[in-house]
Amino acid sequence: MAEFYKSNHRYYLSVDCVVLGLNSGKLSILLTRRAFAPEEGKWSLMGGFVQPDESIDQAAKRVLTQLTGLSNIYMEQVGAFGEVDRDPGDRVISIAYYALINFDEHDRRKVLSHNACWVEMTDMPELGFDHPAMIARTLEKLRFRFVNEPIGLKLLPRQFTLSQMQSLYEAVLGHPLDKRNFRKRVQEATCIEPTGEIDKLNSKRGAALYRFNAKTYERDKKFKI
Amino acid sequence: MAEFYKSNHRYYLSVDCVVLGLNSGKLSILLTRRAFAPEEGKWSLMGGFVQPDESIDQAAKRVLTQLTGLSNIYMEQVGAFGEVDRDPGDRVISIAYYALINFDEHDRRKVLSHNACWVEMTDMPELGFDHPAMIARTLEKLRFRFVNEPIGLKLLPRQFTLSQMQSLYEAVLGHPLDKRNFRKRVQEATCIEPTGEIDKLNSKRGAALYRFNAKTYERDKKFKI
DNA sequence: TCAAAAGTGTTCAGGGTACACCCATGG
DNA sequence: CCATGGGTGTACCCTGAACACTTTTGA
Repeated sequence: MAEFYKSNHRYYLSVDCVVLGLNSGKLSILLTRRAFAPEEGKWSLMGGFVQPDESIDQAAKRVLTQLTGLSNIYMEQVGAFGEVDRDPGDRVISIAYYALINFDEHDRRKVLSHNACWVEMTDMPELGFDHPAMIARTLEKLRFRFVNEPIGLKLLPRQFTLSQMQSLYEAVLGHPLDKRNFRKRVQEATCIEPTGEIDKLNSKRGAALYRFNAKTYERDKKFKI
Repeated sequence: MAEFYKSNHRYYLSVDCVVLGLNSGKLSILLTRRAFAPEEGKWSLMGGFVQPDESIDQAAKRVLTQLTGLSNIYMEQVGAFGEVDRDPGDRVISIAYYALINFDEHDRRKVLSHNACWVEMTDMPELGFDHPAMIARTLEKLRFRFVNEPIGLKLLPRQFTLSQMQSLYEAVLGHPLDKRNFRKRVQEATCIEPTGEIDKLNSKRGAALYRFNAKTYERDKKFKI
């Protein structure tokens, strides 16, 4: 069946992951310094080759689970990158994904053992391949989704203060937000509810802690920052 | 160099194109009835295999040029589709693109010779593979872009009436628009200018013809429907 | 007592939406 | 003369943006 397929070329196929997390309140990305050619010594995104028994989505999830120890990671496809010479080693087509990681819950030893480390987004080193374009397209998508869907909360701890949330939004959107307007929007988003607890670590006065209620979100679908 | 790549599998790689055009004022899609397995007899999108010397974008453009005789087609990547069993013939990863065609200028004989035909979007037959998902994602993207960028004009003739334009927007957005509000927005979009000519074919009174001015758009970047 | 972050309402302008009638002409 | 599509302006509402001071408490 499908004998004529055999007359066509086949290609290496990889996934590259733009892995984002909040490290000490700073939006950070998981990068690795390549230990071998091509692009040896340069920083790059975390990637892996697609295996025959897995879909491309599954390949991305596998890479992320191996790297962080987490399952159920929020991921979205960014797009396919297929310039002829994008990989100087050989022709490889890569599908980019972004992932939003709960930093507190991930396995730091796994990250280290993969030769990866967290780098603040504001302090990005030079990257190899077409990885800068993958990151740029990720941020475009994120900016849109962040204001329309509560996916930003995937980056925050289970309980978070509104200041933490606001500074995350400012980091992703790339500009400062008005505090009162921000809080007004959050109040209107019924899925973000106070836990009753107070965080005393980051301020003298203490700040109310909030959590995301997925059930309420499913019911109301109300979220707009 | 990159010897370790060789331990990995390689995959067939195709592009599938969601080709849209306005056939007699109706938003239509270019489909082909498959003459061979897999999915023989079913309708499907126009596609082709990626060649070793071309990027995935170039592959999509090549397929479209062969099919329509047009170069400089407006295309955008929709995304990669890579379920293991998405193609019952063999494992094929496909990158979907959409294309907006100026119906009047395309080569109908080429289309016919590729066994393709234009089908109204409101009258979509059952499609094979994961092509329905490709079309659905195309429409999501289109709805967003149509209101923020003047890409809808790629589908219209060089000169068009505001009624033609409005009915195109209604077809893509999936709901009726208010005529006065629509025309107000068009007037604010300086890049859409009257030609001074009158179309007498579609109405007794005659309707003013407009054209898109790319230079004005580059200057003002003003377009919001 | 003061530094540092938390918390809180109102006003205003502009954009979006709703809405109904006259016009020109071919048949 | 009438059916058909072309063309036009206004009122209201609501959302988004700007803006400053008080509270709490640890050091």
